[in-house]
Amino acid sequence: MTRAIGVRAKVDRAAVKLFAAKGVDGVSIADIAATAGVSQGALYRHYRSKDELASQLFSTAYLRTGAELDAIRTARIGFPAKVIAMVEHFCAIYDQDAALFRFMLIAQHDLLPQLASGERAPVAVIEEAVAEAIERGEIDPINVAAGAAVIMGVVLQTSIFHLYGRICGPLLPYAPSLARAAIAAVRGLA
Amino acid sequence: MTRAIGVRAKVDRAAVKLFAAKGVDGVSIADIAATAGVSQGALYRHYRSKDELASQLFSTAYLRTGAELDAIRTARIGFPAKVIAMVEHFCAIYDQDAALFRFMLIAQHDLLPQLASGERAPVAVIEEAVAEAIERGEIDPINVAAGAAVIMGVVLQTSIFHLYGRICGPLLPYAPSLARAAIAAVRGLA
DNA sequence: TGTACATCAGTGAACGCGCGTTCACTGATGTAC
DNA sequence: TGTACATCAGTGAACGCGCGTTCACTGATGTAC
Repeated sequence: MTRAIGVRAKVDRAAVKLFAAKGVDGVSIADIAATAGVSQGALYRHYRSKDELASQLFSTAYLRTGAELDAIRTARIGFPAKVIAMVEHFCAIYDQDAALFRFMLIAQHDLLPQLASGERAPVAVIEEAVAEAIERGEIDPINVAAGAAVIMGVVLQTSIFHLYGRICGPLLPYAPSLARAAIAAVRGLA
Repeated sequence: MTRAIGVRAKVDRAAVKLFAAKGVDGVSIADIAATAGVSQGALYRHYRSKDELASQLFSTAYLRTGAELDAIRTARIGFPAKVIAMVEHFCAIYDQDAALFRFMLIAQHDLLPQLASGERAPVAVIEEAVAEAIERGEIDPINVAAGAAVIMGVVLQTSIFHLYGRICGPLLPYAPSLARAAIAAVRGLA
């Protein structure tokens, strides 16, 4: 069993790396197996299909991120503090594994729709934070979805620019600046 | 020749529609030909390959958008006026052809890299507008790329939310609010 | 006007390659007695 | 401890389907004389 875990981890790592670089459809099972250093057949001991591999990798990372953001949302007090901590966390996980982020980014339009729309989604968490801030009078009443969109937009587009080399170095140092921009954007919406 | 133009237009329209719905790799030449109401072979009278079809559709739309934004940049005076007009224009083209937008959005990570990085790219235009605003003292000095990122992020993420049904109705009415949010975000970066 | 010919967009059947998936097999590990 | 057996992760060759692309052909249109 110990060996099996090793293989699965190797497959997962190879798949994320390749999916991030070439897109899910641009990568073959043969590619993944070769990169992971296992046979093609071995892959089917862990996943029923290539589709299942991709969507499982995606949903695991996506929902974990949502849960982490939700923990921040409940732990921090006040809208600005929540946003600052969330942005920081986001930059930190980006710096830690840019390939995983890129995979989530380019695969989202294929894989998000087939995900059961639960409460753990990052989008839902951020919308909730905005709704709370409105309730408590921390920000003027706005469309909750629009508020979440501008916050996510500020952070995600910056990450995309980083992936394309338009912005360099680790992202974490940008976090305070991005958080200010995100909060200002939400307030500017009203 | 008149007939040929008709076929090409039908192929282009079918391809954009299908690519937007299922992604470039999720659509076969047979799908496109059937939707356009022509034979598969006819497609190769207009494009050398499926790849060329996709990248030509993409770069045409992408560079046209860049040129339109550049026209706005030179025509308007003052940073806020430029941003307002650009955001408005963006919302207008989105409302006009959401499928084309969605295609550009999901295909960008595949097709942007192979595009010769010219001055007509929307990103370059917005960066130039930010750089000008800094020169003229309209906004505090910031990283130009970061400034462009937050502006684009505010608008693009809102569009994405609209594609997923989180935001409804035409986007144009949101333009003034989005423009305020984008300007506030850029100022908040400093 | 009529005839012969050239051109070329469009057709649709066929090809062949690459891919995801399957499956008979191997060999290491665990268990029963 | 030793033997017989079961289990199962991993192998690698093979399969067959779907896809992008090709190509001989059709028929409409334009041109020369």
